[in-house]
Amino acid sequence: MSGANTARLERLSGMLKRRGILLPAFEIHGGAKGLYDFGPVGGRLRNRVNQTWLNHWLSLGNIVELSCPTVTPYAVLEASGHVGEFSDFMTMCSACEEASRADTLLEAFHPNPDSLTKADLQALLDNAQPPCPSCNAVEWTEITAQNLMFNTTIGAGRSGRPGFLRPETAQGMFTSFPALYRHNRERLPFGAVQVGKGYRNEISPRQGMIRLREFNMAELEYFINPHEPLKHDFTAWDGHVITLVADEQGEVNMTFSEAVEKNIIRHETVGYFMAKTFDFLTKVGIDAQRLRFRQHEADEMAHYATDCWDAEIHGSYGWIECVGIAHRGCYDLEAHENATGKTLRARREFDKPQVVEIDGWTIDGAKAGPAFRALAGAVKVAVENLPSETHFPLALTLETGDEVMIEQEHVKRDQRTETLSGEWYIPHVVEPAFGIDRIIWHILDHAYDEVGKDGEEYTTLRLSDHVAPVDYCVFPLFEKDGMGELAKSIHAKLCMKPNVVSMYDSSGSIGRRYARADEIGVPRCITVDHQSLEDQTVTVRSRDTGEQHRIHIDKL
RNA sequence: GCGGAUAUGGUGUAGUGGUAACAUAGGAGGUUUCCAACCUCUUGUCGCGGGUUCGACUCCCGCUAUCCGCACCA
Repeated sequence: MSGANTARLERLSGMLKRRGILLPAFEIHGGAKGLYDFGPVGGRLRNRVNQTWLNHWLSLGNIVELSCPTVTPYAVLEASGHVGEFSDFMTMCSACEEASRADTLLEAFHPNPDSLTKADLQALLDNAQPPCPSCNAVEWTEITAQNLMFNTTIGAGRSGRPGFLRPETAQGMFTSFPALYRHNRERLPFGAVQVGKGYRNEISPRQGMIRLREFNMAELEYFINPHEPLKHDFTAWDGHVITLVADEQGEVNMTFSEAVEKNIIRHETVGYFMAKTFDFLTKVGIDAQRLRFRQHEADEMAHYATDCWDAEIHGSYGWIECVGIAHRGCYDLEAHENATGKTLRARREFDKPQVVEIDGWTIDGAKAGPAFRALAGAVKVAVENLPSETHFPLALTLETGDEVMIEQEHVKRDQRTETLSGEWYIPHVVEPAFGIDRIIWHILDHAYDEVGKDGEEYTTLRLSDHVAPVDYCVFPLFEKDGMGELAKSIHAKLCMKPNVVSMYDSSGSIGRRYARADEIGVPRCITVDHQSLEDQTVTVRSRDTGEQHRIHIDKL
């Protein structure tokens, strides 16, 4: 980062604190790392970003909003793979007390040590004896698991169950799949969105809002039928040339249509959500010139994903990943199915019913039951797998390892025709996941405009109307002759309107008040002057142009 | 987690072993016919804990936080 950038970043951070937008949390108690307050102005900004995000997706028509708990039982996150994935196995050097990740130490000794269990890692460490990267000693302590999730206990005393604060909102939406499926009349595609808090106990949070321990996230899970790929129309975006950093081609500039045609974007629905993400980010004020999409390399991608792109935004900290758009396949639903035995599937009907001829053997329960007793179940499975030309008696080795003799009387022919009208499948999921704090940071970064005005630094926050925390400031030119009263009544009227925030300010010169309003990005200021008292008109000043026009109070 | 630097009103800074200053911001009043003007008055500060000392914002130790490297992480 250059010196000029650092200085700008410091002025920006100072302004955000001074104006009540972003502040270190719990500061009077000394603060807490990785935790931030959205202040009296920032709280409203965050809310507007969240609301804009929700509206953006709900407008698609087949998306519903969920709100799931942040406190999550151990089993849920074990099934999703977070207990394993979010654990780092650490070991400490007894000589210099430097902690290291065991899998990193063992990279030279195993093709993929990250995949090993704790016991295997320990065995490999004992065998390989890698030297400490800090001091070259070989004195490793026993491996311990360090989890990046916040632990908690659900319930008290002996009835308490282990749990975590969720590291993402997604799992609640996957575990709600049966309710979502029912709600959507059992027809795909449909989606669920959730805006909420996530928690990661980062070892070392850095860079202000970029890595937090408690963060705001917004995720969409879009459930699709893999047998019927969706067609999307990208012509609406043909006017925009997008910067794509592709896995194979490197940086290319083209429209979404072209990228999908050329199979650079490998999955059309992933491409569709990239385009919709582009719309959202530019709507809330991200500069399109400082936005790009970067494709995950094959080895960077989670093993279940078929295509994965990050939206990266350039700001004071360089290019930062702010949105991840991933095709997650059926991984999550399947994982929860496997862990619970519950069905998380959708039904699809075949175009033509499939007719299956069954010609084989099954057991005669009345004879085989008493004969094989506890083994009868395993015998049934084995017999039903036998070809129709099998002759009995027959000696069989069961899956249990037991050997049995099957007599003719134990079995009977099974000859029938089954008609299958459809099948149950596990839906695939395309997941756009938004880091709201990172996006808000870049909205502020991109909107923060400093100009020399009359030899002085003058700062304006050029926020989009969608997210500006305050819609109007109402000023009396002077607080006398009734101008103050009229301005207050206009302010009160504006505050009554739904979803409108107005501020009244009468202290300092008019120029100072405009400057204060500009600094928190108020798009329009309304000023009551002498003429207002005569003809009930006021001036409306636009933040970005400074231009004023006069309109009647009733038209506000 | 390791190493280095830092911590003074809301913000940006000065300064000292004897209880703190400047600028700016904020409040009240005055003035002013629209973009941080001016005048008067005014509010508010040494990150937390311990030690040394008659006395600590200042020196020492610990903690916490911030910034920069390294490591870690999406």
